[in-house]
Amino acid sequence: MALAGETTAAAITITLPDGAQRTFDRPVTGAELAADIGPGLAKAALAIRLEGAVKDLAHVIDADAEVSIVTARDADALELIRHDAAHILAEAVQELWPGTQITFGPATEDGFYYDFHRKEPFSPENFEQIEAKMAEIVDRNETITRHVWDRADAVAHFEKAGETFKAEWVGQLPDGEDISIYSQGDWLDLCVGPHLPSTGKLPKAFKLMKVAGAYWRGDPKNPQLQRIYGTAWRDPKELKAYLHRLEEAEKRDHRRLGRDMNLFHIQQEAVGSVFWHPHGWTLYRTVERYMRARLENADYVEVKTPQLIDRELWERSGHWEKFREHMFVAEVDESPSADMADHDVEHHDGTGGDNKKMLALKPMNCPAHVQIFRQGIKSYRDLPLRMAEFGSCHRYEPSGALHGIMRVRAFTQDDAHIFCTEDQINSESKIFCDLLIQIYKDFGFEDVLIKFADRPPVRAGDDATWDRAEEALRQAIEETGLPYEMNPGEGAFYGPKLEYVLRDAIGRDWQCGTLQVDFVLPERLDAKYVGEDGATHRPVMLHRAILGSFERFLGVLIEHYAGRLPMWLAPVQAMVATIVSDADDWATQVKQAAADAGLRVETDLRNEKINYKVREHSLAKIPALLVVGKREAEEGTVTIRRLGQKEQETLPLDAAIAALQQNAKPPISL
RNA sequence: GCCGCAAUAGCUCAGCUGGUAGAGCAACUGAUUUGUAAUCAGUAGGUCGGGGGUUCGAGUCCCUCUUGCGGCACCA
Repeated sequence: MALAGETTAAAITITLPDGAQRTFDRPVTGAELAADIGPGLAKAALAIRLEGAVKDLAHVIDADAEVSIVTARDADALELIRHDAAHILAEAVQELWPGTQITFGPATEDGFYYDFHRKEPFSPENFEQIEAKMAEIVDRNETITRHVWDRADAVAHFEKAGETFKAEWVGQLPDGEDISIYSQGDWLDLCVGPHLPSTGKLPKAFKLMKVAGAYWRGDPKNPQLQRIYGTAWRDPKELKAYLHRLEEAEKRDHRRLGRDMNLFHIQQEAVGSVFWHPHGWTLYRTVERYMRARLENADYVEVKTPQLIDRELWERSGHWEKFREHMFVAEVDESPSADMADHDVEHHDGTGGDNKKMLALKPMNCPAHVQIFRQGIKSYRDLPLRMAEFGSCHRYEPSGALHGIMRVRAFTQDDAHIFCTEDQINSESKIFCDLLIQIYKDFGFEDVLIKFADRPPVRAGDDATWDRAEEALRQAIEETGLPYEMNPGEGAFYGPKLEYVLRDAIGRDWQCGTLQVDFVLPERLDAKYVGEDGATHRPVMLHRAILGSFERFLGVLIEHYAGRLPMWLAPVQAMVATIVSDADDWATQVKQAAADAGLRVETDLRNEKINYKVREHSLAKIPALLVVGKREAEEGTVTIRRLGQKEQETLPLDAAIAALQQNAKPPISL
């Protein structure tokens, strides 16, 4: 190995992150480079980053390059650690249960998983045993080595080993791609890497979390595998912190808060539908009032359309064909029944029997809105027509999809359809984006992920129309200056769409808002208007929602704030709590005055200590506690204690109410 | 829908290898009139999710249905 500064004919120069350069007279591995820099680094080295890409420590650097050494402190280290943890999990499982097939096991955001195929189910009770075996493999410190195999050899190897999934996978790798095999001790797996140099480098800061089913290659038609999830960190302290974070996240779960705050419940006689309690419904109505105010401001008209609509309309709209399995249907027999016939003779039409009618609960509002649009003759002067509805929809969701109030079978969309000309798509989209961002901001969501979903492989409409629609939408989103990413091929079959995604407190992404361009439905349901030229034209429909559904959005909102809603949204904005019963009268007057001022306020006159009341109302997340004791009653004051703050402020009643009104002011007058 | 796990008092949970249910909080009653995150005492409350089976005996073991939870798939 050459010293820095020395040059030879075949020298390679490696530039380190600090700009320092090292020159070698022959290709070197990452490990050799680390050793050359220093023995401490050689020991800590886990991998290298070569021109930005993470590679094994054993990777040979054979040309001038920028290289850095990845150690545990590095951001990239976590992914390496987790990917190795997945492999070590797989080795442990195969050692414990020979005959189990390995398939696939990547690192994830907070950990890793590995999918196995085995007849007998794994259960969480096995975790301790598996973790012990994993620790054993770490202690063995097996060297991890990358090999490149011939494809046929690899297929033969995996078939011989009974690894049919692996064999299938290798067989389907694209031609020309290296068949990269990693071995650790006697165990090996097909994997692109990179990996740690040996199993002993895996910190003992991993934990298996859960076992779940997963389909091979994500397709329900394929066999189901058993997925074991785990988490892995740099050290036990990080692991502990992560587990603590999970506990904290659980505390803001909207299902738990919904019960604790007495907002709603769901019970088994109405699976997927919400029973809103008084406080929850107050929150709901506040959001609804706010939305109504925003829509009125934005020149929307509001409508209300039927829940039950004849199958015939759904057939015309195409929903019966595309959406049938998600629809609740009701069959009614309109012919008089035997015991009714006597009382109902006038309806007896004598046709004898088959008067069955099939109705469906609407899963969407759009066909109904077209019906309103079609009443009377529309002119180009009527466009754009923005038709909004807080539309109650029912969809038969698969049982496994249900989740609190975030994913239900009966929900209300803040739906609207903008009937416009093709030329208006751009401006309407832009206006909509602005409105949506404003509304999200009002609710405290600053970061919104926008996805542009363009034409799917199977679609309606010709390419020229798609070109125009996508271009109009793209221009609109670009003019807003908002960042967005592409979601290729994920558009609706009738048009491209923008998806607006919020991230909740537990890190889950929820798609709430949407904007979809639709050329198909106006055609199918024969919506038309008279243009400037006197001829009949088809309007374009923009389907759009901002909250998505009230149910889901309220769930997101509750989790986002961990129940501590901004005062304008809080179901109970203030609680008047007495210290002594002598203050009851004054407390009642305080409550009345606050209520007269438009505040949502309740009293707590119970014979309990103030400590008890403070605790209880704090846990109930009530933003303001108005404490009145003997002193306040005598002076005509109240003492305000705000949620989460120990400091108190005693004010004359008028001043206190004015202050609360200020805090409770909604973003737009409701 | 699929895989796994679970269901015991209003809530949170205990109940070991089968021997006819227990705690804390909440509720109710009484005492206490209290100054910023749980005052004290007492009382009541459960055909152990539904159905079936094994057993002398089932909360506990088996089957089945329902619902919930975590994933997968689906998705506002």
